[in-house]
Amino acid sequence: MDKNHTASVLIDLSAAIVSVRGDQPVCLTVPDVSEYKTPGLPFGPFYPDRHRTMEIGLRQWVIEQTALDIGYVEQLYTFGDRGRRSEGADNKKENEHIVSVGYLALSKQCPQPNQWSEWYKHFPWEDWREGRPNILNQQIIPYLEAWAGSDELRRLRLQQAFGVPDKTWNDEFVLDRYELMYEAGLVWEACADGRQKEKKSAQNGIAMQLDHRRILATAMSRLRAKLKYRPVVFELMPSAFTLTHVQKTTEAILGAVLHKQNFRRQLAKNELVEPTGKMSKARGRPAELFKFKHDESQNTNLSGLRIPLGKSRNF
Amino acid sequence: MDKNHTASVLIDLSAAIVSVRGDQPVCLTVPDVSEYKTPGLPFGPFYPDRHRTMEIGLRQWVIEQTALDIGYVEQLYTFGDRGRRSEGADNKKENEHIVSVGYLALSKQCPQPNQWSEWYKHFPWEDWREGRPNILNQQIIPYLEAWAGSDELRRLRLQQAFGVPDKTWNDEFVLDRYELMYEAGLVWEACADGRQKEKKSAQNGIAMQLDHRRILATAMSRLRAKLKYRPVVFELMPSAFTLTHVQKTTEAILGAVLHKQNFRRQLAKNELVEPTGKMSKARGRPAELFKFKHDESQNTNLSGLRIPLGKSRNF
DNA sequence: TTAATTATACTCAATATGAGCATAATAAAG
DNA sequence: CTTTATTATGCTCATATTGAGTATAATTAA
Repeated sequence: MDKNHTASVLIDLSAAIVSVRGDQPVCLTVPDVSEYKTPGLPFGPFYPDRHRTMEIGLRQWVIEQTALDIGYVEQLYTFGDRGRRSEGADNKKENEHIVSVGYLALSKQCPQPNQWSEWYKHFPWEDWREGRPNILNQQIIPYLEAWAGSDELRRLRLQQAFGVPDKTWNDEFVLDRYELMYEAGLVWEACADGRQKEKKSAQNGIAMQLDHRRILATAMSRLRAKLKYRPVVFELMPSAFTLTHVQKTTEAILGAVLHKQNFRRQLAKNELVEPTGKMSKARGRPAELFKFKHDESQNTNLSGLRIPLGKSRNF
Repeated sequence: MDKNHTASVLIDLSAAIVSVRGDQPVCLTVPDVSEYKTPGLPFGPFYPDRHRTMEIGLRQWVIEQTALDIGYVEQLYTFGDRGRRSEGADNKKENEHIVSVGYLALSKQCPQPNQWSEWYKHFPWEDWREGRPNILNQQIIPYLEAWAGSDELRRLRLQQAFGVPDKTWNDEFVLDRYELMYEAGLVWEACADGRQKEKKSAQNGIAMQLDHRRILATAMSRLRAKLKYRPVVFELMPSAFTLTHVQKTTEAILGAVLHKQNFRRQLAKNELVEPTGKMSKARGRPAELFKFKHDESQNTNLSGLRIPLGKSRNF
């Protein structure tokens, strides 16, 4: 083992607390204090002698600070290069290294609207519900093509992540796409970290503090993936809901529209919901209200819900 | 934010370095030094001022200490309650809290056989290739049933994890099963942590140091799951191999036998391998030697390989 | 009464999956 | 040299799942 090296670090527990408001996925943010107006994810320190596990520590400060009822919590990733600000400005003591453990949490409600920030304002290229986002062809892809040049590896990564020119778009590769844009200097955070001085990154979504947009991208990737094999949507639903409501919530997270009848068929086959007997009241024909056939245990090891993504959707 | 609490911790990077020897998955272990003869996973400290990311730090000490060529590396989970030894004996200073970040690494070779420990010696209930392991009905299930008693939640978790009595066994729930056995005091580590004094846990697989068996269980869960949607098997294969070899390796990890023809059909459909032109020489009819159609990039975002698990396998 | 809107039932072709049989190519045994 | 054991590989076939519709029902707003 080595000596003469500081191995002592501080641990931040950062949380992407996600909810869905209307047809927009949102996440809780804390207002900015620095000169830039970048919002950040809420986070708190981990006190190992106070909380037995990190998840307990996380739940603690979330309850204290936000008074939110978060049911589902999942550890995402632990970043050792928080903010990647090796060269950048610092507001902490020189030798205090910070490791950030990112968490994904799901909340059914999102009160205080101004504290919640819409996903797709930070990632406008990820919302395909109205078709392929213009920002891709108009901004991102051309820059990335230029950045890749004739570098084979870069071109391949570009194709994998963004599906250009022939491959198809994969909604789960949110993190891959963000990382690629970071490396290419297409997001503001890369400028802040001193990697890129130009401002061609200004338009590509609202930036966040430190590595928070990376954590949010990780959360989006994980949630989109998980949705397809575990019934986590219901962590975002009220106690009674229509099937269309479930679908809209799913579509919001996936950033894609789904085939209505097939979506319902999946719900029915997996026996994830049961009728409440009541009906909703809205414009057209009233819809039946359902509730989640919950598994009594926290253990969400249920069969999950296969998303009928379809072959020729608007990708 | 709070004060009067130590927030400074040391970070250990622990690695489950997995390979397959013959038909047995193995993982690299370090010999025991303490009074018990429990092996442990290799680990090294993380020096944040020396390594920009934790993965770089991990690769560093793995190369230094083991001289192994590990291609694939994936972060598993970060444990704040390492060893869960709040009450237990300690070989570190009192106030030095340790957080362990678990990694999964895959290696094509496994030299020095005595340093590699077979998975299923630590988890004998996870290998279903010869049918349902006897240890389940003879030891584990009866104890767990007794432990659950009439507690509804416990019974449900038992059913989820172990599929008793009517649900089916899910090979990915390795961690869930281990955690349940830990809670029930059925593994030695629970005794060591002071949760359970009896020794009814002696038979249930070889124990490991601290939380290492938990990390290994996490690694198994993740690898078994990943195998089904990403072509990671090939990280464990030599440059040329027969299709049967791929299948045997897959079966070793999954702890289940697969339908040969359907397995090949998947490989063919996903275009994961291409022929080398050469043939293998063994007992029966010679098999064609294939190589992995690698994607040039490290980015293993390929379609992956759907495992034909079958409906009525020997579960 | 009509149009717009939303919900839900049902169909159907294409594809994927689980399970198996049939045949081919080799080494070892007799 | 023939047989047998052994492994590889080609092919079939019923069933299940999926993608993509059409048809119809029950409401509100005009």
